[in-house]
Amino acid sequence: MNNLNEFERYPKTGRFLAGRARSQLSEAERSRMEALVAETEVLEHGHRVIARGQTSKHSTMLIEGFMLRTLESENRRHAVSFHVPGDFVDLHCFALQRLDHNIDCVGVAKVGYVPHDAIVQVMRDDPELARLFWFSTLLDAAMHRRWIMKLEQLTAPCRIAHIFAEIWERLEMVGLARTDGFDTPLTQIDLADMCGATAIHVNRAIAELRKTGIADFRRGRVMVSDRERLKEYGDFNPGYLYADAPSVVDIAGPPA
Amino acid sequence: MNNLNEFERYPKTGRFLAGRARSQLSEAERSRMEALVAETEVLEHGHRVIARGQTSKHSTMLIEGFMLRTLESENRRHAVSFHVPGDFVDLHCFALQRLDHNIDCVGVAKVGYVPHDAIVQVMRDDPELARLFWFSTLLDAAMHRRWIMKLEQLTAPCRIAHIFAEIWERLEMVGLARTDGFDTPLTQIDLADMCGATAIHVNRAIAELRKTGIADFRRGRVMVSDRERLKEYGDFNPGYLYADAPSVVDIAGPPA
DNA sequence: CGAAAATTTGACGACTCTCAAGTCGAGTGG
DNA sequence: CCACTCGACTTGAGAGTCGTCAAATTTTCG
Repeated sequence: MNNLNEFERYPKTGRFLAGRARSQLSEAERSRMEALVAETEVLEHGHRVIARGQTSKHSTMLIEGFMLRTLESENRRHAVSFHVPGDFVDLHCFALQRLDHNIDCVGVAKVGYVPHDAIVQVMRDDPELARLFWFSTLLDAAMHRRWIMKLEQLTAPCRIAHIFAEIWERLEMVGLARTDGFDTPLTQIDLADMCGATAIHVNRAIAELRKTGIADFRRGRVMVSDRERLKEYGDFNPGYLYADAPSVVDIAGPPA
Repeated sequence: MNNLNEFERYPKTGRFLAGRARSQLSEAERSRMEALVAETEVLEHGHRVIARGQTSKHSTMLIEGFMLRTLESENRRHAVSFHVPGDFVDLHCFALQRLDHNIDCVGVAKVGYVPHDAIVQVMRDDPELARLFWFSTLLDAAMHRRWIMKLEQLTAPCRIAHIFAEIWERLEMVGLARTDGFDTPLTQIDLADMCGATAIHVNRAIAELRKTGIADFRRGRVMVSDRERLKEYGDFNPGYLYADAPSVVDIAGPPA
């Protein structure tokens, strides 16, 4: 899986489903996919790609950067999931028409837009590609489910470890991780929104991870010396990410 | 919207997306949908419709009864969502191939099976119906998102109120609610699995709802005297259920 | 009627929130 | 180059929610 090459050949969509069902796409389909992106744009930090209740005539491919899917309650922002390059972040807007949540940039992001008319065409004449589009929207649901479970099961430090492990895994699938960790534009406040805790408590949780040597988080740079230990601490089992090559853990049984 | 009539004409699929996008289906599509169900079956309480990691050649329409979508951790069962009649409970299995979670009956359930081959045919020659299938799987994701938010935002009594309000709303959409509440096969233990609390704490939360007169739950029967008060207490805004007729609240703005 | 499951109650401790300060780091203007 | 400012990060104390352990009571059903 040479991500670099793939991303050179398909600079706008080369990371779409990389490490997952992308291997099922023929070269013709990859080209077609790349051609779907009508135009690209660079968005600034904090830009709201789509707001709750809004309809849209196109969907957005995240090419570079980081985004959060958010809901707002009276006094707080809740991040229900995050997105990395290669994610078709609001493809579900095509089927849902209006969205029940917002999608916000964290840091600068580069995106490409795919007109919904073009997706209709794909549904008409390439059921296989259409099925993969469908698949990609269901990955979000699987991540939501896992997160519901982790919210109920884990304390704050373990939740953070789980989030770190997931970001790392997903960045790795699209060729954007380091061997000793990864970089994100996330602040501790963003992490608080992601794990349903206050920023103060998240700060203490991060301090705990630092103290125990499980992970170090400073200004968006996550450093991990023992990846297995991080995974174990966060009870992270990647099966729900539907990667192509199941890890050893998964081969033993169904995805955990 | 005469659910009764619809359910007489389409006894197996008449509740599919009732109150939501069902209105977009032509009579021909409703007939076709009904014909997709190859065979029906009655399942006993506790039956596992599909287990984590399993693949399947068909998907399951819930015709009568109640189901939970569950994940299991070391010592606990987590119910990440529930299903009422008319839900195509494991349609996403078609696009995902293997599932990341289980689907379990609560009480006796009647189901119908739709072969995946038949769904492939629908994708080929009825993109509109296919799009509604896609839509129906995304409703689950929207409910997951809302639940993540509520887990982070609400205390146990409020979570229970939210769950009650959602079950009531969804049963109503398929014509199965009473005017003063609804009936379910759920136990307090199931509710605990659904709201991420222990059965003991759920019991105290229910006692609280009973004491304040917001809701009374006894042996699966939920009685509510003031529905608006229940909704307010559980901070329930139904926009995320994508009902056809937005409530007054929703008209003012995007779905809450 | 008896057994199993579901529900209820009480005491204590752990996790997390709120309120209140205080420190550190990057970018700006003098 | 330095003072300033704003946001992000850090620390401490007290209160509330919820989990655990232990046990009693009620309901269901064979």
